[in-house]
Amino acid sequence: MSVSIEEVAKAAGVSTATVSRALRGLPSVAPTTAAAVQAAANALGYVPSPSAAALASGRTRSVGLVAPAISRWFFATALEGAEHALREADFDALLYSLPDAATPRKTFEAEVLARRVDAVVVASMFFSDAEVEQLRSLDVPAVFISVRQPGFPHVGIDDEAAAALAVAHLVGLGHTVIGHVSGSATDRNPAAPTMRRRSGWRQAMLDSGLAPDDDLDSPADMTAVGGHRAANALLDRRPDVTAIFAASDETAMGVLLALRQRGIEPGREVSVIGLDGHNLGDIMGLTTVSQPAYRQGAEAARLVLAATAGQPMPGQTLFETELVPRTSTGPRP
Amino acid sequence: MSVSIEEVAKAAGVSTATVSRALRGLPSVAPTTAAAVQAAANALGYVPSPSAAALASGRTRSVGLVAPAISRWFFATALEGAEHALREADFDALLYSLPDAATPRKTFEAEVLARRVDAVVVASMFFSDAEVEQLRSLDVPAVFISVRQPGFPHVGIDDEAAAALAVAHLVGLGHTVIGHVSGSATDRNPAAPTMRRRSGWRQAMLDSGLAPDDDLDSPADMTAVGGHRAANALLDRRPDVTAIFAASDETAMGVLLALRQRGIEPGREVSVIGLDGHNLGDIMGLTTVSQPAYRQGAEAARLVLAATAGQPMPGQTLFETELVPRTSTGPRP
DNA sequence: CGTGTCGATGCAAGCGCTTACTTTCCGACG
DNA sequence: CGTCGGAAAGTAAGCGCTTGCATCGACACG
Repeated sequence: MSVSIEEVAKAAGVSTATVSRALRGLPSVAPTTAAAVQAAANALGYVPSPSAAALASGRTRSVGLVAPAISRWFFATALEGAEHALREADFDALLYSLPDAATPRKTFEAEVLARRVDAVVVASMFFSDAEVEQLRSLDVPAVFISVRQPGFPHVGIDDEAAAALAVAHLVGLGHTVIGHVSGSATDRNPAAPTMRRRSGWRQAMLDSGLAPDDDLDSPADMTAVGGHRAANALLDRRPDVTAIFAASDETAMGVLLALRQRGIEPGREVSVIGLDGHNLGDIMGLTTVSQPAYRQGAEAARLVLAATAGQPMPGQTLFETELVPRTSTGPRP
Repeated sequence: MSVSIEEVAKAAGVSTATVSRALRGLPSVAPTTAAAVQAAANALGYVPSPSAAALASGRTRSVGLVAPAISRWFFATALEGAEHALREADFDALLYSLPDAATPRKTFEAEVLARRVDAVVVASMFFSDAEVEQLRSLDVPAVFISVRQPGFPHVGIDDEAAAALAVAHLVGLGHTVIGHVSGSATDRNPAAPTMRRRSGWRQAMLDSGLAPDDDLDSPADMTAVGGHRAANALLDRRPDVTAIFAASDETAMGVLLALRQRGIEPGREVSVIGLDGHNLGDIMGLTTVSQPAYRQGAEAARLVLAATAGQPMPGQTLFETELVPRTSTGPRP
């Protein structure tokens, strides 16, 4: 049905080997021959078979993109960046989205990626030892975005510094009782970005001579609903807070809601700052420390791509974060 | 390096043909043989090569997922649904995310999917004739989510009815001057969901004896920023509006912001209703007509899967929508 | 007891490429 | 003018499966 390399070879008057080499731009083909092959391929509408190429070469030219709940802003954006970077390099993106973390997630079966990807990009997740073992047994380059997985390269931000930036902003506004809506109580993995942000908050408080009291720290899952709940708990416990640093923008949005429901105006009576750079933050007037999610995804993809080409991967690639002041923060009343 | 079907065959004392058949659960294998093969495969840790299988069978067991800006709620959620449905059927999901609509999008090159997918799911987009032609030339089943592409099966909602539902809600609250923040002025494709929502608004207004004046219709791209801008234009033009129906939740959020910035309280002085069921709608108190994005994605995937198995696809699969009243709508002042 | 039937299995020919290894063809060099 | 060294191209052996067709028994039937 569809044209094969053989027909192109015939049309161009060369062997299939030469067609293969010419079309892939290998050096050992005379320019005139290459041009002729190209012309023949175009004329016939030739499209190489990835399966055949993969089988013959052992390389699939595709990479696995693993992420939980891709509907969450950070993951969606990072994936988009990764996908574009892959596309640019002429690689395919194989999507593997874990079931929502809400439902007890069945373990990631790295096996489904076996033999079908040349590399893997994992976005923010906690991997069990068994899962890591599986991933490793795939024997392909892998990089983790956001979460730090020992033994794997990491792309992300300096979460502690980002948290410190947020706290510094609040301190600069005169706040002294600064609450924190942190990562889920169930994910006490110190390598998790949320836990690093939490310790960043603690340290920054101490560095400013303030007290990061335990009851100022209110854990939430990283959703708006979770942030809402955590903020309510925090406000009940500590009515004296005048500022809240939420570990993500989505939780910060939940915090904003909780304040409004209590008739507290964000930015005047209580300041709120998030961390992410969520695209809806602007609309909600949410002050935040933004991180480049898209670029992190793209960079992760480029790294594994380079790794498949034999280049070594840097153990860590950090991106800068930036304070984006909006109306949800203001001077202490 | 990794074990092939041949080694399994040897270990099980059968031919590779039998191993192939046994592992795929084909009927013509004796149960005892099948069990022996399974055992041997497990013992050896055998994982079949998708490339080889694809090359030999002509079927890739993967489907292309095409969407613009996957970071937008509807697409991300629909993709997630599709991915899970595919995974369940043991198919791979090949992600193809178009560059953001903001940047002049380079045309979709269906060619990159040639020979590598058994089917395609396209989420809400406008395809040029050339692009449709390319897609068709792939010669695989394809279904469109959300947008109605002539000649292709469609999964979505009854956009006009959904819009009518929104308008009816507002009318029921006593509103008579109901504005509409509609789809982008540049996408005047009548098959686009936004355009159908727009005509749904017009018709519902007429049916209620109200006037869908042209200056009540304010076009926006489907983002929060676009909604913000469009709402401002609308409010300037028609200070008498007491209710606004936005074509998507993200635009509705922009509308909410515009109101707040003008000191107008949503739900009291001016009511706002969106359409989507965005997960942040709850947090923002946004009344909406919700649609099941996840299920639409999953259903689309199941449809093309069935189509690859030879089953005919229904031309249209519509999902129900539901009014979700929250605080952004209230009786006319 | 010969034969037809049918379920279970094996044989082997590909599927459409890549690539190690050869061959061919020239120009350069002694 | 014979040789040698490369660049350019060809040869052909796979890569690891799937599947049409052939084979082989076992069993039922006349």
